Amino acid sequence: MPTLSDEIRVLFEALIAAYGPRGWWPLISKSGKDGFDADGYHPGLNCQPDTGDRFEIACGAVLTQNTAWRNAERGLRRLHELGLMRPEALANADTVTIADLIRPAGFCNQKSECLSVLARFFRGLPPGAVPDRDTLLSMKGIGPETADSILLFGFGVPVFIADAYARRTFGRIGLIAADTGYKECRTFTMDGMRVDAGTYGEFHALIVENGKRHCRSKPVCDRCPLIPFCGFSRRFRFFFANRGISSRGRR
DNA sequence: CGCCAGGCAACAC
DNA sequence: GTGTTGCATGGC
Repeated sequence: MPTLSDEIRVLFEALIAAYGPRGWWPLISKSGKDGFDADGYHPGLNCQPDTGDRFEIACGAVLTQNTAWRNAERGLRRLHELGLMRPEALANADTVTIADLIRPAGFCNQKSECLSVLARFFRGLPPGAVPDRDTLLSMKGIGPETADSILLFGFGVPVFIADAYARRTFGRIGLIAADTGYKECRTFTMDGMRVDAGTYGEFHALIVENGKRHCRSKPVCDRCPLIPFCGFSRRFRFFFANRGISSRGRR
């Protein structure tokens, strides 16, 4: 008897077939070096946390909150150019200076405070330690998605990032209700997957890729690789029915 | 011009 | 607990 995981696995396979490995998390400080492309992506490399990269990943996770990655990246590059992409350095910078540097990423006053707190946190983090999720959530400016992004891509903790693209995509397909919140979507997906960090990272990256190309706020369904499964779940169920697989077991 | 982008927190009820 | 609003900037 197939379960939810079969449905999610089909989506994952359709996405990986369409786009291939994405190579997240992008590291602009490594762009152009060691197999990283100009934008900092490294196809085939997912969720392989390196101590020196964790802080940049955390900063990027904050800067991209409700912001296009293009603009978050500008902030990251400016921090990197001034040698501030290290906890010890950024912890000593004042928030006004940081705010000015990350201005292109938007919400610069709130995000500069958050980056400053993050810098001090990472500076004091013992080598090999993995942050507690609740500790991350207790920091102003770090919510569930940012915490999960840091844990997954920075520390290899296997969690699913139920971001706006994931909720929108799953909602349109019909896997979850349209108004499902972060926590419920996260639980729903992890209950059905139970995979390692690399796979969760790849899935998230693929969902974002498809979200940017097709499952936008205003959907661009033409040539979307998920069309066979989409349409308020009807075609999705039909697909499984044709394969002799029941779609029961969801929820 | 208006809407959107890989959220979050503070506040109202 | 849920619903609403401000937060800033750049691309289209």
